[in-house]
Amino acid sequence: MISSIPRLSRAELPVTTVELARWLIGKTLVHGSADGLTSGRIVETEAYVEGDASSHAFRGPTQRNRSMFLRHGHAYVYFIYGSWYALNISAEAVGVGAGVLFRALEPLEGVALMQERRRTSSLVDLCRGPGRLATAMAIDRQLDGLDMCGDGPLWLGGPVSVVGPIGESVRIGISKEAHRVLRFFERGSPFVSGPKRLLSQVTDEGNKQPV
DNA sequence: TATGCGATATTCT
DNA sequence: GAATATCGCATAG
Repeated sequence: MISSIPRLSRAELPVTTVELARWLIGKTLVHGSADGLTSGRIVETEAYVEGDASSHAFRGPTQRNRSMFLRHGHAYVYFIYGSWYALNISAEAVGVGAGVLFRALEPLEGVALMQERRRTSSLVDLCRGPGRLATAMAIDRQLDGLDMCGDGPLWLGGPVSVVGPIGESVRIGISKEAHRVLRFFERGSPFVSGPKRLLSQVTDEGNKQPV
């Protein structure tokens, strides 16, 4: 299966972490794996900026986090809570440790395959949360360090529909610098994770259009 | 609907 | 040895 979604080039990505996190909402994530192609529309992200104590990159490069220090547009995949993978994209210049965590997708292509991998028939819970997203898209450490702006199997695609207003909130599941407003999501999307009390703020009316 | 908690293994201290 | 950028189930309201 070949995706009809066009690849985004590195030149199109904003080069600051926060701008990238906001800009990614409404774009797409595509993975062509051995057992099939899956894709989804990005509806929720979090920014992990330079100097942020909650970022894995805070204490400098290590074996695990080194992909965060690559030029913007590279995948950082890590294993967490003994069970899950999570996908980030490096966000700044070489040597700067920063990234954007992909938290939720609206499933587009390869829905049946994602349902099989997640062992659920639900559509809204398929990619709702970073661990679920990685499971549904078959993302693991093999993809760590991959250039998502090259011609590899994991890449960013352009928007497939109009982006709704973008909301913002504090990030989920962290204890350090927990007050910082660095989470972005498409307001009103049923595919966004997290508690409902975090869904109220709007920062950008964006390209709002009648539905 | 909302909150609480155990499972799980890798990473860093 | 402690902490963890989570999930899914259990229980209470």
